[in-house]
Amino acid sequence: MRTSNYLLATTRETPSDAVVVSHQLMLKAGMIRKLAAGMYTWLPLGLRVLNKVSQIIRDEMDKSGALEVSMPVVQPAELWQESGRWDQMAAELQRFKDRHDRDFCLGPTHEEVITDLVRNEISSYKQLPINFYQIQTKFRDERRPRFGVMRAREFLMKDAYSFHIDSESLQSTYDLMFQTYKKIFTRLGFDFRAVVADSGNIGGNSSHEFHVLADSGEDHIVFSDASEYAANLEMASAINPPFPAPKPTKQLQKIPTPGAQTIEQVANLLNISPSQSIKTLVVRANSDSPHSLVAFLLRGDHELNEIKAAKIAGVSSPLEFASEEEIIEAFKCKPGSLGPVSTDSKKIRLIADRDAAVLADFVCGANEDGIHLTGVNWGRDASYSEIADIRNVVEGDISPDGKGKLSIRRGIEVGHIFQLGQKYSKSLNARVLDESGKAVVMHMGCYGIGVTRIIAACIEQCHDEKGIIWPDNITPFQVALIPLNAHKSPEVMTRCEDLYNQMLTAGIEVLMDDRDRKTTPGVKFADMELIGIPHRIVISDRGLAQAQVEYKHRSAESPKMISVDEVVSFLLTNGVNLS
RNA sequence: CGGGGUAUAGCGCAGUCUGGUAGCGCGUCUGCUUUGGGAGCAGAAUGUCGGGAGUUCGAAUCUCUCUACCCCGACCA
Repeated sequence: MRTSNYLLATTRETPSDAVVVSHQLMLKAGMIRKLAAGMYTWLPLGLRVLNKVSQIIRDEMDKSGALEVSMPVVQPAELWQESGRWDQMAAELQRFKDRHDRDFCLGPTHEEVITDLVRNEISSYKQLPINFYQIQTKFRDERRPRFGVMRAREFLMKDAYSFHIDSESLQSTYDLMFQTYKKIFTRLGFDFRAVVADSGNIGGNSSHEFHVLADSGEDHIVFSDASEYAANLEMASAINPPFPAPKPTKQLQKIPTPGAQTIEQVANLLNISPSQSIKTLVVRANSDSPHSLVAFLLRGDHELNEIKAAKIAGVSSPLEFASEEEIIEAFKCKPGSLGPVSTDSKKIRLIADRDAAVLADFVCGANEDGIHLTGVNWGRDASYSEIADIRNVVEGDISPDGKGKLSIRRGIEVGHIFQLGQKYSKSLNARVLDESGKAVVMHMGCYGIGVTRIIAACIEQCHDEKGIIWPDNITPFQVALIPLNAHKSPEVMTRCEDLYNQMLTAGIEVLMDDRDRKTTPGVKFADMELIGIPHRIVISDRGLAQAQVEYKHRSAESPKMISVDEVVSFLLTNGVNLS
């Protein structure tokens, strides 16, 4: 490709609405342009990368035996009503009507459509297992799109759905997909981790997420420093501390704490560590629970894990915090002075975190405005009805497998695999005949990869102050070919055209900067560095005098000279991939 | 959904307080010069000042309203 025939839409200034580096560089390099919040046009340069990433994924999926299909973006409401998700899903599901006033939605995912297809096409256990995938546009009306294509509303996703006669077969395809994902992310050059995950509102049992490690990631992932344990923070269990609580040494005391509402304020006022206090967080119970409210008791320095909490039977799910009015009605005081002492246990269910349950001589609210209690002890002064693991783990906690300590890092979720079990096949009645001729409900797995997000994640991992540094596998072009002073030197131009043709013949993707004489060398270098082309060849009179050209890798400190005759063979032995 | 902010040329911004001819840098176009790190000189084009309504002799500027976009929060005891 010649720059004179291409759209090199680089900008010098950083667009003001981009805050993360991948978003900034994708805009500056001319890969994408925003159309509306969370919706982007892919320019030629960006699309080349997108297509390469897609091709790697397609290649590995094909190797795994999965079959590619393509399902509609627009989906009829009936299917979603049948699965129950038309009502379950919130505003993320973009709904609309056609001219006949029939309800439709834009597909945020395709479980319903694929299950509908399979229940019509597959009728015998002999056709199983089978795994279908597509690489296709999804639309989710995110509450807050941000970071460019990292969290967009319209995005490209690879989604796969497998169907099985039983859970053993599902497990085996799940394992195969796990390995396939590892291959894909390795080929993409990622520093990634597979972690145990929550299956969220997709539903189902076992689930793993694949995260690219990056400080700009929105997720927190937890590892052990001494074992294979890795989990999403949402899922990481806190280990059971030694039980029971130490013996009381202090007497219960009432202390006025006017104006002190938060744990931090109370701890400062009383000159104690927040870890010596208990905070009380009040949420709604679900409608069929005998209680109206549930109070969670946590050590002052710990955070409630909403995913764990919402999984407890009888608790609202997703978690709904109680309003101030509800709290005042139940506790007879405002939030800020709540505690587990003389609480109405008929109305309020008290659930203590494991670590809160082993505190002694602690501080908590007195259920009177502006008053806290010190020297509080379980049994003697206060009580809970049950103990559960409801907190987020923190850096330095013992790993749940007992091996090593946990550390927490940020990750970008680029893949997620689930064992759905029979959730959708049951609601959509997808059955096959088994060996005995009996109709049985199929088991399902689903496997997603955020294709557009992968590109942002890659840039987060591979860039410097000058721009992007593409890995050879997904770079839009392999080689940048830059002639210097070409308008004055017929020799440079001839050699350059010759090398350009040699590279094309060899199957190397080359971008030759043949922009006119007004474009100075600095501009050409800066553009090629910004868009991140990994290999650069510069042709000048200076080098040609020795029958040499200059080669520099994008991430190398300094260039080196190579013979004009050996350019193509040099490139092919130094990482350049053939298209 | 709650809070905050922004909207002026392709991009980045000033001008708004205190109403009076629409500005700057980069980019774009033309000509000449220049060519190993975002060139120099000379000239040129480009605006519904986000939309609507109002106040005023006069509105980018003041008032009301709508919209779009961005950021923060959604852990509060």
